[in-house]
Amino acid sequence: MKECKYIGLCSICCCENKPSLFNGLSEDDFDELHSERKEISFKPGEIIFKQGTALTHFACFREGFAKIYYERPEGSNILVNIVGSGYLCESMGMFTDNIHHLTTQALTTVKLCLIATKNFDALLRSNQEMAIELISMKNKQSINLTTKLANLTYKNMAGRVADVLLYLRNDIYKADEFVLNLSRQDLADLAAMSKESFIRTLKEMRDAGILEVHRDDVKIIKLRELKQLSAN
Amino acid sequence: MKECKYIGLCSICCCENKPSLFNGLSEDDFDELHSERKEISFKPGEIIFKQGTALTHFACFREGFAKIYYERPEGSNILVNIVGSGYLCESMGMFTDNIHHLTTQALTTVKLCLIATKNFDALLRSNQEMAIELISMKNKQSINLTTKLANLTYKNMAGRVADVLLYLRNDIYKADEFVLNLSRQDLADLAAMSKESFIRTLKEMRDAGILEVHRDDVKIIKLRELKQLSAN
DNA sequence: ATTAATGATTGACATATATCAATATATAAA
DNA sequence: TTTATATATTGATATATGTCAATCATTAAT
Repeated sequence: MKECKYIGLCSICCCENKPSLFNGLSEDDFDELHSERKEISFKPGEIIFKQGTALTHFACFREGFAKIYYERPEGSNILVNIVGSGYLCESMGMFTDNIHHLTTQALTTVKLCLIATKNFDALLRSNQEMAIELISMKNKQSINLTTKLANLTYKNMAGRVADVLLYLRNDIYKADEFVLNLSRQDLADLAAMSKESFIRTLKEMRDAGILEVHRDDVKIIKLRELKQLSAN
Repeated sequence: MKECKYIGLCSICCCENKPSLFNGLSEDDFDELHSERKEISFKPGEIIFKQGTALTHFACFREGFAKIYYERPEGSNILVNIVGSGYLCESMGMFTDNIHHLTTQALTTVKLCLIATKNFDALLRSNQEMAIELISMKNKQSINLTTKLANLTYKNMAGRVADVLLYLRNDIYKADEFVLNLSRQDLADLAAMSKESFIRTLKEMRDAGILEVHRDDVKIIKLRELKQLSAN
């Protein structure tokens, strides 16, 4: 890793998890943004952004994991994704209605920086590279949402549970063996099913020797078969 | 309507359905874009953009309706939305992988303008207003996708059918009585269910006096009850 | 150590929804 | 007009999934 004057301060630096959004910024612009930030720490379970409230700052994740979910009026949630270091969170409110459209809640201890949207607005207006990077980011998110929509509405339970496990393996824990920091209800919300059904399907996979599961410890044994289930 | 030199030429003019995206453009920039456009006409059933192919142009809808859907490997489709005059279509490929991630197919005769993405790129880089408008557009689409995801995964059939009818009433035909230019399969794809189930649920609503339906003619009689069904 | 509280697991059961097959209706072709 | 073709509708049936209640495991509190 190259030497960096921001080290230890914040993830919006020149280091590993710098969001690509900041790539095109001049050093002056970046320093300005950096100096305006507020570093905050959240404990597990704490709400970072609440759906329906005003969007005044966006969050830039430094450490830890959070879940992002849509709260339905009837109480059931749909868990949209799990996010960690490098993620930029604005809950789709930017340049629309300045309202958070999703709730973000800490799963582990979370450290992040808050940057006022008004600081960001000004910068965005003077910096085309950043605007284009943001459009790119938004389009990628839309592509994800669309495939999620198709998978959740058309796949059977086994396929949806397999998708959740593959998502955790590939995108979150990046290993075949991991310790969950999500409840069974969270996992069910991610697969759009009841927690009982999720547990039952998980058990079937365990019985088939595809996984080892004990409470929060998960180990994927037969990746090929898991992928097979995901593909139907 | 104010006088306009573009009248009769193309929807990306100063008239009614000018996409908000073009609001911030200078007259010179706009004329440039306008002169580079290609006006094309499609017949009902024709594919305008095919999922998986290269994104070289984006489309600006002038007249008629098209359906936009995601094609699943197994053959089932999920119909994302119906679009008409003023809609700007780039299938989420812009600034990502330059691939169409959705298929767009004409439902009626469709007239639209094609604008090369490279012309657009250059303009976007020099025009902050347009970039911000595009981000706004993208965020609105994401909000839509998220509520659709929640509704399609958690509502029962009656609720989903009611949602489809309300969508057609409010956003597409803008009237309580309309003639569909969608097949029953299309409607089912919009509600994420089988066409038989859609037909049966529709029949129940007809029997309950909420609607009058005969083939493609639909009339909403009891709007209040339809909204009630949508809310569960 | 005992109790309480929370989340996970299992079982029994009801039901919403898909599937398959048959028929009807409308549209196009001859 | 008659036939062919596509789409819509209805019916019977199977099954995937949710719901409710009971039990178990784990952690926190006293």
